[in-house]
Amino acid sequence: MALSREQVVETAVDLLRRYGLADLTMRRLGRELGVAPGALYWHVASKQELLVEVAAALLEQLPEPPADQPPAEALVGLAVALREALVQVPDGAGVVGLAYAVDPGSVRPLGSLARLVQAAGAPPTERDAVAALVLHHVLGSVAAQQDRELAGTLQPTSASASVGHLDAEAKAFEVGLSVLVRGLVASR
Amino acid sequence: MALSREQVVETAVDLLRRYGLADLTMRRLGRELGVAPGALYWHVASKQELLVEVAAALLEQLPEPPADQPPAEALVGLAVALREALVQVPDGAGVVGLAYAVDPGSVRPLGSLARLVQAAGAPPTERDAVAALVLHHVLGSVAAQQDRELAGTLQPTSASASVGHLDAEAKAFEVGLSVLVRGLVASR
DNA sequence: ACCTGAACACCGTTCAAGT
DNA sequence: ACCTGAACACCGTTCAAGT
Repeated sequence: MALSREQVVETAVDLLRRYGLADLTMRRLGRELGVAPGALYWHVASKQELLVEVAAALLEQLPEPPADQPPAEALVGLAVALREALVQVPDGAGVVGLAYAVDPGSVRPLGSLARLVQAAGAPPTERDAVAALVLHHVLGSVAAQQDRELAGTLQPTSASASVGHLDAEAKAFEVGLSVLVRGLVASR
Repeated sequence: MALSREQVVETAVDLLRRYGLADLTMRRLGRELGVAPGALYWHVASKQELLVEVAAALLEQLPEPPADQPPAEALVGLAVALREALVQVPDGAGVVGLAYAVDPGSVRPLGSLARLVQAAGAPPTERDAVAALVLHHVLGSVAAQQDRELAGTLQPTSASASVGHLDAEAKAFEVGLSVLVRGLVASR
């Protein structure tokens, strides 16, 4: 049976999850699917377009924030969930960052973030700017943690020390976020 | 005369400023310096190490914030100056982001940011987390603007529309920042 | 419609050998 | 000490030709 675009994207996600962005090459992807590299270009215009699809797939299975929470809490919850989802996948921040750059509209949670930001107290004029700030914080924090993990793999420190700064990065993320939320609530 | 490490870094910065990260290759850099690509590896361990030096060079000529301003204003001023400096150089966010990931200590303004964050009202425990948040916001905003500029180059819209969203990105950056500062001051 | 084979124009990095 | 030449092991993308 012929290859499908969905199959190409799914296998790309799989490759990313298992080996990271450096090993997600068109040639490797072709090998995995049993086709010549050129064949992929019938289903996908470029590697960039493929990566935007991959990012969308990563963001798809994100849990919607429960509607019964106070908005400030729900906002923190969504940001933390987003962060947690992305740290799981190697170079997750890089891939979503690229998609966000190429096509901001493709980063789905931005809409939910904006809604919660406004519900938490921001005037409509600040809505999107603050939502973008939250996303930048998520991507920055994930990138920092992932590249430090990578450094740890290459030059291994003790396991406990490694776990230590994972927690530290997650904790720092929430501290920064809470200061922002304070500002949001204060502007109400 | 023999090549020096400084010369290699300076020429790399020049190449970045003129043509962007995609054209800053070891081979191109060698050509520019009139040496074989392999020669560079006598002065620099890897491309990654070179890029960390390049990022440091970009951040060096950043103006120190004037000491007589109220800290909240100085913080905003420094963040805006940092943003402005980085949008000028193509892929500036990418290069500094990489350096920050590889070696956070190499990103000099982080120290000044942290100092101002604390002076603006943050308790010492929140200091570094909020400084990191500010940096993430700067890098995210710069990356968003630069990749949208790139998209504009490839598929040109009207010049006025382009300028419009540059201003919009800078404006959104400051709005987000001001909400954060509000949270900082509120925690005093 | 979908894919292969082969090419084009590149990469970063290493390393024996030269000066 | 510093650099060349040449290689190794790759890239993304295109495109005539096949089925």
